[in-house]
Amino acid sequence: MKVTIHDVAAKAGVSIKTVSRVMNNEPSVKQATIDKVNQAMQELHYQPNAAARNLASTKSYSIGYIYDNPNAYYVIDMQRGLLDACRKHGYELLIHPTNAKSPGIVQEVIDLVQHSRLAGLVLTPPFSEMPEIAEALSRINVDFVRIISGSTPSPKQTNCVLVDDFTAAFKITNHLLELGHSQIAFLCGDEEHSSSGERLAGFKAALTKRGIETNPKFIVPGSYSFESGVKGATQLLALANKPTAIFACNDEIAAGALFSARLQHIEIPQQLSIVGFENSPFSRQTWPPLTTAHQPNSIIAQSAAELLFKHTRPGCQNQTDDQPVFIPELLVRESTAPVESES
Amino acid sequence: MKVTIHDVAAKAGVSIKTVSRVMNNEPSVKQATIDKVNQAMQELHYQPNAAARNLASTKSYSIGYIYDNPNAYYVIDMQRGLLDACRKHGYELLIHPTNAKSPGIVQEVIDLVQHSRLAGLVLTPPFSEMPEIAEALSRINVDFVRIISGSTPSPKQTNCVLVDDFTAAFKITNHLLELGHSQIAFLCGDEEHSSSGERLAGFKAALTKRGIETNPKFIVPGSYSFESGVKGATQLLALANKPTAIFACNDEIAAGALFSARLQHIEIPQQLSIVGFENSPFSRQTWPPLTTAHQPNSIIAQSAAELLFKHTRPGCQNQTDDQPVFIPELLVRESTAPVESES
DNA sequence: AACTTAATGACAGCGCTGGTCATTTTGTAA
DNA sequence: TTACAAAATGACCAGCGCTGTCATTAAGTT
Repeated sequence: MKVTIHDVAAKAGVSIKTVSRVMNNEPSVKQATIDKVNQAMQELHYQPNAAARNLASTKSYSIGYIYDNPNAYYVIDMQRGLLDACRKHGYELLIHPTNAKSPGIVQEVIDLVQHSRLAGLVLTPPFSEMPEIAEALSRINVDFVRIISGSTPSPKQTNCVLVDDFTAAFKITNHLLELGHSQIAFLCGDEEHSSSGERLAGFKAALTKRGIETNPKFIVPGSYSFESGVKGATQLLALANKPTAIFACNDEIAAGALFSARLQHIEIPQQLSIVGFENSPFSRQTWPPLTTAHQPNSIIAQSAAELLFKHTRPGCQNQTDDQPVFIPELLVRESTAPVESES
Repeated sequence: MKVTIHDVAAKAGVSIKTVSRVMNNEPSVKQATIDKVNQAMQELHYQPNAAARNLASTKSYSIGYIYDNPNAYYVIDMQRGLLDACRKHGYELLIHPTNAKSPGIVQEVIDLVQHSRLAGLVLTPPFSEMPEIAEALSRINVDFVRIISGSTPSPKQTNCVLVDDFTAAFKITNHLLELGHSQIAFLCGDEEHSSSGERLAGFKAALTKRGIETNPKFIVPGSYSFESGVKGATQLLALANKPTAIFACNDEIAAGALFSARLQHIEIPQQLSIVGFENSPFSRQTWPPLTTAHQPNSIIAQSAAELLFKHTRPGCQNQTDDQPVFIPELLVRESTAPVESES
C-alpha cells in the first residue's frame, strides 16, 4: 500500500542512502545507479513523503503563491500553472490569499514563509511590484520569482519572468493601424500597475512609428474594471472628433467600452473597433467577441515556478540565469474591422 | 525564532505529551491544565508543525478541495472559505484542479487521497453530485462533505451542506410577482446540475402558488453560460407574446439575456425585468446591475470544512450531526422594475 | 487504608535527511 | 600486472516535531 524509501532501495538493490542521494541530486552517483533507482521508483509508484522530507531536511519542498487580485480568472490560471510545475518536481503549493494594502503585509509574508518553511515564493502583481516585499524576502534569505511587466531582461535582477506588454501592445496597435485607423484612443488600467504603463508605451510607440501624433484627449486614465471602461468610453464618444478605435488596457475595460458604445447605438465593429488585452474568458463573453492579446498565464506561472526550483534546488547545474520573456500574442476576433470609409 | 511543542511545554510547566493532548482535544486533561497550555501557546504564538503531525500521526491534518468549475469566481470564493477554516483549525488545504469528465477520475481522486494522506475532501458540483465518487470515498473510508442543492436535511446523508436553491428561487420569483409580472420566463442552466432543477422547481412553485400557469414556451433549456443566455433570451423575445420578466438561472446567463435584450433595443428594466442568481462579480459588471440572489460561497465553504473537521477529529464531542442549510438571499438592484402598464 | 479512576509523563518511532566513516568499485599510471 | 588514488556506495546514527502506547503518579471514593 504505502511505498517507502526502503522498498525502493530493496527493489533497486541499493541502500536507502543512495536512493536519497538520487532524489536530491547529490553528486557522486553513477548514471547507471541513478537509472536503476529511478526505474524502481517508477515501478513502485514511489512518491516521497513530503512531510518526512520537510521535517528531516533543512530544505523545504513547498513554495507559496500569494495573491490579491480581483481577477479570479487570472488567479485560477496562475494557480494551475504553478500546480503543474509543483507536481512535476514533487513540490507542494501553498496558496495564500491576502490583502496587499494591509499595513502589516510585509510581516505577514515573512511569517508565512517562516512558519510554513517555504522554499520560495512566486510573486505576481501587485506583490511583484512592491519593493518592500522583495527587500524583506531578500533580507530573510528566501528565494522568490517575480512576474513583472517588461521587455528587456536586466542582468541585476535574475529572478524575474517578464511579460512583454510593450511589444504586445505595439502589435495590437499595429493591427488597428493596418485596418486603417488613425484616430485611436487608449483606456488605461490602474496607474500602480506597471503593465498599464507598458501597454500605453507600446501603444504610443506604434503610433509614433507611423508618424501619428497621439492626441492627449485620447489617453484616458482609469482602472482595470468594467465600470472604468464604461466611463472612459462614454467620455471618448462624447468628443467632437470621436476615435474610430479604442485600445482598452484589458478585456474587462474593453467589455465596459463595448457596453458604453452599445448604449449609444454605435455598431461594433463597423463604426468603432475595440481591442482588449489578456484573452480572459471575458473576451469571449461579449458580443462581438473581442480582439485581444493572448496572455498565457498558466504557462507563465509554470515557468516562474521552474525558475524558482532552479534557484532553490542545490544540485542543479542548469544555472544559466535566463529570464523568460513572454509576448502576449495578437488574437483577432470580431470586435475590430477596417475603418469606416468617410461617407 | 521557531516555537516547538517543547517550548510550550516548558512555558506551561507540563510535558510535551500534555500539550499534544490539549491540541488534539483528547479527554482526561484537567481544565486548569488546558487553560495553562492554551495560554502558553498564545503567548508564544505557537503553531503546530503540520509536517511533523502528519508524519507522526495516523491521522492527517490536511483536507483536499477538488475542483473543475469554469466559474473562476466560485472557485476562488470556495477556496478562500476553506482556507479560513483550515487556518483556524491548523489544517492544510490541498487544491487539485482536474477534469470531472475524465474517465479515470475516480481512481485519480483515490490516488490523491491516499498519496497525500488527506483527512477528508470537500466536494462541490459536479463532484458532489457524482455517486461513483461518494461510493469510492466511502469504500476507502475517507471522510468527505458535499455541497449540494437541496432544502431538506436528509437523515441518511449527514455529510452535506445544503444550498436551498428552491427557496431562493421561490423568493426571487415572488419579487417579480410582486412587481406585477405574470409573464415570466425561465432560462435554465445545465441539466446535469441539480441546482438548475431546484431553481426551476422553486420558480414553478411560486407561480403555482399565485395561481399562474407556467407557459411551457417560457421554460428554456440551456447551460450556465453567457452564450446560452443570449440564445435563450433571443428566442424568448421573438415570441408573439413576450415575457415581461426573465429569471436566469445564474448571473452569467442573465448577463447574456441582458445583452440580447439590448441588441433588440429593449430597455432594461423598463420594458423587461431580468434577474440572475449567485451575486457573482458578473452581476455588477452589467448595466444596469442585476437583481440576483446572493450565494455566500465563502461562508458555505467554511461551514463545509468545519463539518468535515467535526467528523474527522476524534475527540470532538459536538457530534450533533447538523446539516447546515444556506438560503441565498434576494438582492434587489436595478435590473428589475414594476411591469410596464399596458399602453 | 485500600482501591478505583483521572491526569500526566517517559519513551519509541513515523520516513526521511545530513553527517561521518568504512568499504567497495572503478579508473589510471607505473 | 600491480599499486594507488579517486569515485561510488553502504552502514550507521542522530534528529526533525510530533503522536501512540504504556507506565506512573495524583486525586477521589468507600
